[in-house]
Amino acid sequence: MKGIRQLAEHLNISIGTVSRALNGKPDVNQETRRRVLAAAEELGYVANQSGRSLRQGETKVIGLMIESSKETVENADNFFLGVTSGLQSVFARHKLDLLMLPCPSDEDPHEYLKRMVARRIVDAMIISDTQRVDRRIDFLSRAKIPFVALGRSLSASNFPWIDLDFEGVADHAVERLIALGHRRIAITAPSSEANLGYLFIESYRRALERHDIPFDPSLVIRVRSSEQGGYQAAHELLLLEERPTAVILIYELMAIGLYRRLMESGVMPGRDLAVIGFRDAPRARFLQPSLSCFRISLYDLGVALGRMLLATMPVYREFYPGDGRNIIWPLELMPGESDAFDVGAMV
Amino acid sequence: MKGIRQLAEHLNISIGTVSRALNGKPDVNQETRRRVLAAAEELGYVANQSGRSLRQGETKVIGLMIESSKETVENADNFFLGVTSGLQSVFARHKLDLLMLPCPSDEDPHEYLKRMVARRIVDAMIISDTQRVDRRIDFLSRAKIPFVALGRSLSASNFPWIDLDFEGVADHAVERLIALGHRRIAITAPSSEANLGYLFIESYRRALERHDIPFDPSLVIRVRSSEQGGYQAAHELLLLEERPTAVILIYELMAIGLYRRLMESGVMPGRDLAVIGFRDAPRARFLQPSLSCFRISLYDLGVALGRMLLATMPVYREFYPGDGRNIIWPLELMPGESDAFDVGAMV
DNA sequence: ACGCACTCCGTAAACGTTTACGACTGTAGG
DNA sequence: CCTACAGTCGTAAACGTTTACGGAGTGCGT
Repeated sequence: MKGIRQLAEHLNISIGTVSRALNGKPDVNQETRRRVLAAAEELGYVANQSGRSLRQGETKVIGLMIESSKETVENADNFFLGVTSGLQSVFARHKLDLLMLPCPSDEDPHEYLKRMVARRIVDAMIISDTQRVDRRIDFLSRAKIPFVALGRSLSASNFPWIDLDFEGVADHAVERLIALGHRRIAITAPSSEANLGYLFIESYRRALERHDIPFDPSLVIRVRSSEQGGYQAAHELLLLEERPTAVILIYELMAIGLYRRLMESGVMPGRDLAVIGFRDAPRARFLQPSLSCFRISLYDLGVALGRMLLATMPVYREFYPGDGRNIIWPLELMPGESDAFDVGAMV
Repeated sequence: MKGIRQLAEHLNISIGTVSRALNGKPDVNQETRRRVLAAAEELGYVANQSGRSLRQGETKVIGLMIESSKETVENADNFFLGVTSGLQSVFARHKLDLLMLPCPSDEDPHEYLKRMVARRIVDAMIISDTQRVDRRIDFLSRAKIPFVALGRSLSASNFPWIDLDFEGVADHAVERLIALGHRRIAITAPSSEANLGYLFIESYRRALERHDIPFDPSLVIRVRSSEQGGYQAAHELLLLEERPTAVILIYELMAIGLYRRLMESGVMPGRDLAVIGFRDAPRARFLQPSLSCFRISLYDLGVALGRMLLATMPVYREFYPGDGRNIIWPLELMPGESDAFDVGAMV
C-alpha cells in the first residue's frame, strides 16, 4: 500500500474525501466512510506521518528525554519506564505517541534537545533530571515548545513542572527520627548540581532548627548517588569522631552500599544506626533489614505529567482544566525495620 | 527561523543552492557554502525532518522497541538503556538518531510495531523479547523493513539476530557444578513462550546426559522470571523429596527471592545449596554471598546490534562488511561465592 | 570566432497529506 | 419558479525539503 492516492483510486473516490473519512471529519456520507475505513483496514493503509506532519505542522509525537549516561544505566532503576505507562495512558486518548529520546552521553543535553525539536521530531517534550540552572528550560520557553519538567529549577521562574517532595521527605524523616529519640542525624546529598539536593538539605536544616538542634555541616555527606556512594558515605560516617545515630539517604540505591560498609564494621543497620532511604524502588525492596523509605506510584506520576503537559498545549487544554498548576508530589512513608528502634535504649 | 526559504532569502541565494550547501553536495562554491553554513548556524536553522523525510522517503531514525509492561518495569533492570549507548555510538557516525519506542502494555506488540513502521516514524527497527513464534519477524521480513532482533525465534528461518548464548550458559553452569561434585542439579525456566527458555533447558539436558546423569523433569522449575518467581522456585525446591544440591537460575533477579526463601528455612546459599545466576546485572551484585553469574557488556552488545542492523541496509552495507552474520553472544563466567563449595564435604 | 568542458547556481517537480473553497445535488419554504 | 440551505464530494493549493535538469558564466584550446 503506497498512499492515500492508491486507496482513493481503489475506491473510485477523490483523495480529499478519503482523507476526510479517515480523519472523522463531519462532511462525509456514512456509507462512504464505512467503505473507506473497510478498505483501509483491508489494504493495511496507515497514513504516512511525514506527509501529515508536514501539512499540519505537528507530529503527534511527545518526546520523553532521558540521559543514557553510564551512571544512569547503573542507577536509574527503570524509573522512566515506570512513568512511561502513566504518560501513555493519557496520550492514548488523543492518539499521541510517546517516544523516548535517549541523549547520548557524549552529547550536550541542551544541544541534543535543540536538535530534536528543531528537526520537528516531536511536538512537545518531557524533560527530567532538571539542573539547578538548566538552559533547556529557557530554550523551550523561548521557542514556545510545550514542555513539562520533572524537577524544579531556578532557571525560569514560571514553567510547568512536577517535582517530588524532597523537602517533605527530609522533613518527615527528620521528624520521625527525632521522635525516636535521635539528636545526631546525618544526611547525604548528591555531588551534582541537581536542584533536589539543595532543597533536600535546606529542609533538613529547617527541621532540625525547629527542634533546636544545631546544624552541623560535617553531618552532610556529599557523595555520588550510587551504590559506591553509599559505601563511601558509610565510610565517612564511621570516621566521624562523634558518630551519628541515624542517617537519611537521598537515594535508595545508596542503602545497598551503606549496609555493606556498615556490616563490614559490625555496625548493624536498624540496630546500631537508623537508616531512612528514599524511594521504594525494586532494588531497595530486598534489603535486610528492610529499608524505611517513601513510596511513589510512578504510574500516577506519569499520568500527572501527561495531563500537565497537555494542559499547556492549546489544542488539548480544554480537556485538562486545572491541570496546569505545578505539583509538589507527595510521598508516603513506608516504615521498614531499618529505623525501627528507639535510640534511648542505645545510649 | 521558519525554513530553508527564509534562509535563502536572507542570503540572496536560491533555495536549491542552500540545500546543496547544507547537505555537502559537491557542486557548490566553497565560499558560498561557508556563508550558508555560517548563516544557518547564526539563525539556528535546522532542517525540518518532516519535509526531508517526505521527499527522501526515509526518516534517519532507528527505533528500538521495548515493552513497557508492569513486569518489564520491575524486572528489566536498565538492560535497554545499556545497549542504547552502544547502538548510538554506531548510529552517530551516520547521523542516525535512535529513538526508543515503548509499546504500551495494553496494546498488542505486533499491532504497535505495524503502526509505527506504517506511519514511517522509523526507517529500521531493533526488536527484543523475541517470542518463540513472533509475528513481528514475519511482518518485518515481508514488509522489507530493515531490522535486527535481540533473540532467536522459530518464525523465520533466516533473519538477522543476535542472541545471548543461553545454551553456553546452561552448559557451562552444569559442567562447573558437576566438576564440583554435584549430581542433582535443578534449573529454572520461564513460564512464558520466550524462546530462550527452550534453548536453556535443552542445553542443560544435553550437558547432563553427557555425564550420564538422567534428566529429571521434576528438577525443571517453571516460574515467572522475577523476584517472586525466585522465591517460589526456592519453595518448590525445598518441597522436593530428594533435594537438589545446586540450582541454575535463568534470571539473576530470581536469586534475590530465592536467597530469601532459602534463608527462611535456614538453608544457606553457597553452603547448603549452590546457586548460579545468569547476568551480572546491578541488582544482583549486592547479594551476600555474592552470586556466581555471567558477565555481559551491554555496550558491546549494542555496538554489535547496531552494526548488524546497518549491514542489512543497502545504504550503509558497505561500511559493515562481515557484520551480517548472526551472533550467539558469548558470556563469561564471573565466579562468586554462591557456588564455591565442594559438594563432597556436604554429603 | 567557435566549440567544449567545467563550475556554479536557479527552476521546478515531487514526496503524501490536509483543508479551504466551491460545485453539485436534493429538499423545503416562500 | 426562485431562493436558501444542508449534505456530500472533488479540486487544488499548501506544508519544507531534495534533486534532476538545464542555463549562465568562465576559461581554454583550436
